[in-house]
Amino acid sequence: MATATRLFAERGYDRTSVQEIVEASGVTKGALYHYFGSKDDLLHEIYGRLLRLQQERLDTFAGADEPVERRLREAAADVVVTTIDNLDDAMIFFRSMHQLAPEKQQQVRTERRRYHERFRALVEEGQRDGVFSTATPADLVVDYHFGSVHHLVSWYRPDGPLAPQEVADHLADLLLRALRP
Amino acid sequence: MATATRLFAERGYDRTSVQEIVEASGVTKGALYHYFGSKDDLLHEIYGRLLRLQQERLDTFAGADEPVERRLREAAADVVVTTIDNLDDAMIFFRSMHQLAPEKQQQVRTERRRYHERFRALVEEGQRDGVFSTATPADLVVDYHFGSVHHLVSWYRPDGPLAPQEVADHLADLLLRALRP
Amino acid sequence: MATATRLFAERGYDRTSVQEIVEASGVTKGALYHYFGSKDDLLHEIYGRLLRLQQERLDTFAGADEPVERRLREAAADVVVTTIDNLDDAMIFFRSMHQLAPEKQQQVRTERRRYHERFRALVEEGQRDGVFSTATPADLVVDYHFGSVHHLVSWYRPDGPLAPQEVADHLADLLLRALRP
Amino acid sequence: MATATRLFAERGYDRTSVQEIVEASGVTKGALYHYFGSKDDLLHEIYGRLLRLQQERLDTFAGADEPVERRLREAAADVVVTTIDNLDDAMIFFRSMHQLAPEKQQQVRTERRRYHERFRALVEEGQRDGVFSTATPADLVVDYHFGSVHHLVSWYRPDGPLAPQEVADHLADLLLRALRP
DNA sequence: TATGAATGAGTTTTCATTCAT
DNA sequence: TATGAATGAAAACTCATTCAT
Repeated sequence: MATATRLFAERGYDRTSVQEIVEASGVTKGALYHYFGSKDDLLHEIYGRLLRLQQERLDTFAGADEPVERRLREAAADVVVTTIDNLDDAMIFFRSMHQLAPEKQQQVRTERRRYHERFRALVEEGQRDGVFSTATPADLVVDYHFGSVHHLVSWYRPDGPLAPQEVADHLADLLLRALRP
Repeated sequence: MATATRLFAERGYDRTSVQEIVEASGVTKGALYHYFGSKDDLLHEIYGRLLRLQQERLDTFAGADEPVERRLREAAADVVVTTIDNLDDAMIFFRSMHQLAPEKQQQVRTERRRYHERFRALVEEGQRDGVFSTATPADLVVDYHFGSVHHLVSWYRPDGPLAPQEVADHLADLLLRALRP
Repeated sequence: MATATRLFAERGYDRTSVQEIVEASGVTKGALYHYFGSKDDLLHEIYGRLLRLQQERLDTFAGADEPVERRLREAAADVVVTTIDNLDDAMIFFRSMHQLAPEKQQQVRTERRRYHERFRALVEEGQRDGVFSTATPADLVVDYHFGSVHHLVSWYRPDGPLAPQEVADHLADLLLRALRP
Repeated sequence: MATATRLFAERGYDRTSVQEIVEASGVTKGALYHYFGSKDDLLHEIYGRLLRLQQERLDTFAGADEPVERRLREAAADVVVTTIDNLDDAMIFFRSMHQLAPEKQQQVRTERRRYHERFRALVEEGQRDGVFSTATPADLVVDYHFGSVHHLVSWYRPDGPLAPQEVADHLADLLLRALRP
């Protein structure tokens, strides 16, 4: 899985052959197929790993006993840090999801939606409480933020000038500022 | 090109075979290769089309004789509308750019950077003039906004509740609100 | 024809496409096919050119009014010089003859045999006259010499240490020495 | 390999498609590519087989404990017999070597040179010892002889009048006679 | 006399997956 | 639990030649 992750991130899912994965990881083709039903399964596992991680963290942050602004800010920043910390997984996620078989794709989308909705609930809560502006529909606000998270894989470089937490703080800050009433 | 655009958007670049393109468009393989040197060229042409269009529009909006807030807002909204109006091109762009041959990819990236820089200059101008907050580096602001633009191809549906211009107004609004000092 | 000759010599007949020939020579495909019926025809023309040249020169040398040792020596040396002077043609001849269409190949072989026989006649004449050894059948003697001529294209380099005439003298000398009774 | 050898000899390397090889040998394309990395590899293997065989035999003959005339004569005759015995391999060698990929071609050429040099050393030894004429440079002598060996594939027919050993004796004889001081 | 777009069969190679061992 | 040889369909691309203009 580690090898597959690296290769998928480097050259893309379709551009990585099973042959290359087994060669790079020193196992045989038979062994790989003994543990994974298909190349698709490998991809699916990678998704599952990231999805579970992020869902879990979001649940923690969103359910904390703190004011909603703070909970949203922390959740918004955390997803940035987590994404950067798992940049390969994230890159594969954002670039190769549509290469998954339809039924698995549907499943991932469903889990993704749950994640989106938990996040949206936070925004709506703040809007109801009057601490966030209602100028923009909550759905759009969430897509706005996640757009910037997905975009990280296109520009963030570990050796760049900004540490993950700095980027996270800036992006969360932008979100919160945009939501000021 | 129209057929290729549609198919690339539908199933992805790697998943679309030249055979499928020629069958769907009613030309022969030989004819296609008479006009395009490679499958890659086809992709490159699609990129060129979108890049030229967006660069041109940005230049117009950014160079207008208006206050910087207004110029940024209009540019930010326009790229949203243009992206939605060319959703297939945009989807191909954001999903398949890394499948382009290295040298062509570099070329696209260079043009893309020019675009990014023109946009950033607007933000910096507003920051210098004191109309935009300097809390966030301009670069990050631009990536924040373009994140949401790229993300459009993942969620925007022409038959959804929001018209392109509405989405554009909302997203530009979020940007401008985030930049309030 | 000049371009085709160069390209065929450089990369071989099968490896040279008609497209490359027309591009390198600045004519169009239509024009080429206006003057040559097929790619094969081009090759055949190149052969004809060399065959006619060599046959003509052999006839001159073999028919001269001189002792047979001298006529053979001069003919043997001349074919070496002529081959070196037309190294591209010769290379194509020796390497690509079997890529010619069967009927044309037969025709070339027939002309080649005539050439071989004229040369053999010289050897036989000398053997009858007692100036050449009869230890080796004349046919084999001719093949021995032409082997070394064909081989020139594999090792002779115009910028090497030996001038064409020097090589020719050495090879003719070897032949004549081998034929000493 | 046997099928490929036959087909390459019959119609040339470029004229033989992988499809034809697998059909004629009753294996699948996938199986062929499981064992050979490319069509080129197949050719390279054929070369290697012949090169190893001839180098080994030359080493044996040249290193024998006999007078140099005898060692040269036997080596010269043996390469003829070996070439005739492996006429398909030899034909492919002499006709298709330049169709090999550049790096592999270089490798073959290097091994070929080693062979040439061992042979030349014999000639030089005889020249130093005064048993061979020094009229012709040893290099040229070697090329003279190998020309006739290469040429065998152009004229020798197993059903012709001369047995391999007879041809070998005649050609070795011609060489030795040419070298008489 | 010349153009160059178009053809369609052909090329080599790759690939995910299977299965006897 | 693991091997690795084998499959067969599909991939991108090439090519000599034709033909309407």
